[in-house]
Amino acid sequence: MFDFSPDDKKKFYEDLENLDKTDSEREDEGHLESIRLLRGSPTHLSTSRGSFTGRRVARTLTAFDQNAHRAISRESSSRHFPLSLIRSQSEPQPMQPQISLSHPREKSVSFRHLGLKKSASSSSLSSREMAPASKSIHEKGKGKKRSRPTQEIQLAQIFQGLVFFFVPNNTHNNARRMRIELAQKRGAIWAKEWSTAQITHVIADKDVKYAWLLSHLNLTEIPSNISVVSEHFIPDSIAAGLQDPARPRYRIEGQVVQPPNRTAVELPAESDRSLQVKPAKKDVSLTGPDTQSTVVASSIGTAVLHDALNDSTRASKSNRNQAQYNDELAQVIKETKPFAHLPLSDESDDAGADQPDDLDHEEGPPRKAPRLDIASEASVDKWQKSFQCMHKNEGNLERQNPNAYTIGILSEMAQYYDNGHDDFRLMSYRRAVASLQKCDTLITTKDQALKLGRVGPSIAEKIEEIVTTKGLRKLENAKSDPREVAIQLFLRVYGCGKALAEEWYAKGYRTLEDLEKEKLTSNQRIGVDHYEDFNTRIPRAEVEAHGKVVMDALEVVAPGYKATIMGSYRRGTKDCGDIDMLITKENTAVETVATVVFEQLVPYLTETGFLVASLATPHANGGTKWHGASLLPASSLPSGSKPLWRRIDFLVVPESEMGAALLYFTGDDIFNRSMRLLASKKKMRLNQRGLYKDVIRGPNRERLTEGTLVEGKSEQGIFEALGVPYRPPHHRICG
DNA sequence: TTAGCCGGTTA
DNA sequence: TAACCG
DNA sequence: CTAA
Ligand SMILES: O=c1ccn([C@H]2C[C@H](O)[C@@H](COP(=O)(O)OP(=O)(O)OP(=O)(O)O)O2)c(=O)[nH]1
Ligand SMILES: [Mg+2]
Repeated sequence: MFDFSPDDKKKFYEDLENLDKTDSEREDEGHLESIRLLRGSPTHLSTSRGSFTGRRVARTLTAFDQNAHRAISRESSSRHFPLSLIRSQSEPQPMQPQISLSHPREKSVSFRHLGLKKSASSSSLSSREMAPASKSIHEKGKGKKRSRPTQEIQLAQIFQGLVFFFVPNNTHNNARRMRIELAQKRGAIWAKEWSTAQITHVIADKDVKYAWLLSHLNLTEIPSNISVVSEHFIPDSIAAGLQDPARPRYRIEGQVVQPPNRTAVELPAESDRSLQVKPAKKDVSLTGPDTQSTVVASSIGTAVLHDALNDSTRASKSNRNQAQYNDELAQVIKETKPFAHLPLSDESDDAGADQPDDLDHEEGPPRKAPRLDIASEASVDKWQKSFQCMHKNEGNLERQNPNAYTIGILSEMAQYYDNGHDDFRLMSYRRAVASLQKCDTLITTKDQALKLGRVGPSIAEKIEEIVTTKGLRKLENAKSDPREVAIQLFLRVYGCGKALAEEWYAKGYRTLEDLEKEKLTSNQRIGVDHYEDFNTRIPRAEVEAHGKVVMDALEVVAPGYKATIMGSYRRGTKDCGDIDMLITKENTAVETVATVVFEQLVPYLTETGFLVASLATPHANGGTKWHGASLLPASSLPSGSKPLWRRIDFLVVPESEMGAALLYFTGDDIFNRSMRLLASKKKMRLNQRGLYKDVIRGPNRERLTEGTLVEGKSEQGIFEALGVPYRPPHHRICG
């Protein structure tokens, strides 16, 4: 009765084996010398408060400036589908949608071991080993640290061969994350990108409306071979066997009821064209009108065939199952989140938060025409004001800020959104903190906070909570959530981002030592080995010392070359995350400067013992940057103290691009993004090399033409050309 | 309801 | 190409 | 999370 492909079967047994092993047994190779993470000398991990900067905010989406984008014109007809899921037909397609029966299985399934994560968007099912799902997740107060692995693998693979797409398709919400993980554990594949060809089910959150879903997916219609179901589908199926997607219970709001016999093959003409071939998705046409009826297994394993439109017979029973399941899920959630209220990312928690979540839709309604001729100063002024870069962002660096405590807490809070959760929120927190920083009166109430600007209802409330209760519940929750703690830990290893951190967590890793079981990339290796060093901020004076070493070396190796310390140092912060150096020489081509720097300076400093690791070396034609690590000579320090490994970056710049490079390399990142967005609103483009005009952009603000250079040499010139009053470096602290 | 910088390197 | 970094 |  089971329909396993050979691959699946093989994997199943591999998983079985893995699950029985203990961690130590599983260790692939006898990584002999266990790397000592804690060095002899006591270094402190100073998560410096005042000048908080998170890890770099994640790329795609980030919050900041207001939208002047209403002004930008757009193609409303744009239709983009991520192609990443498209695969060649030759690859095995593990799909047997309609027929899978649930295994007969234990009544009481353990939900404890979540965390297996199939790499869904990667094409092959069998690709990755599954981790030992042997760690219990949260054992708040309960004695059992480790559950018995063997009994936990008896999960019926009821979703085997099914490909789920969730809406929203992320794990920001704990309940949804739970559903996704549960589904995966039972054989489902989580499609991270939309793919008409592969996805079998769309699982929508209960509050998602059908119309919103369509626009979210950029579809006019859901292909008939894909079932749209509400979130209940997952728990129900787990509790009572694979459910019929057509049940009214799984209908989402605003969904039209499909007639029982529809022609199966119609695919959305438009959307699929770009996706060319697809492995003719399990002949939907062959299954005919019965496509939507499905075999449903009762909880004792007896299969019953139900007519799609007639599920009344089963109603009461599945309700019971449903209830039972809900209990189980509720329990999981409770175990996972000891403080179920105020979870780190709960959609219902925060004001107007993320129903639509992130996710780049294409466009909604067609935009109004641009109307921004740069000439019309008056009108320009208005919308421009909303950009951060238009304002003085003085740090209030010196004197003690009355809001220091609040700032500290909020900054800490922001850390937890760093990469892991919402990049939007992270940016908002940073901006709010910056607002507080330049405020010199103590903020105690919501209303005061709201007046600051860049502080909205949500953070305002938190500020009030902080000053009145001296704490922030949400932060305490995060801190006491082992998942958050572990993810945060991993995110701080250089070379580990959100994806890997979650993968590691899912594999049961909780400490840096656990990572020794993993094959790390060379950069990650360094990141782990020098975890503490890299996460320790660098006092200004030490930054200068590193800078001096480089400058002195240049004197020797390449006289006439000039090095300048950039980044947070140039902004005047009292400590820095790394050392950023710009290297240039007058009247000299970049290629020349680059050659000298990368083939002479770097090797020289490496021999000296100053440069101790290289993390990224120029690769592209005209590569201009080098990332690595440096170490001050012990002789230069007070005796007894050991130098720390520091992150150091070189950027090679020709004279003609000095202005843009200064601008870029001075930051901060939020300021830069603000400037760049402003540029794009003016049909221009700003990068580390210059400001360009007449840039043509496509649908997603995607750049279609390079544009022509306006200014690159003078930093001030760029401000002028953009119509932004010049801001000295210390006024560019926006986050 | 919507959008949120831009580019280079690694594997 | 996706993930990561600045 | 924020501002438009
Ligand atoms: O996403 C980013 C990251 C960095 N930068 C620029 C601005 C930043 O100032 C400079 C150097 O980056 P770094 O990560 O060193 O930031 P920093 O401002 O120097 O702060 P830190 O003290 O953490 O080094 O690169 C951006 O434009 N966008
Ligand atoms: Mg820096």
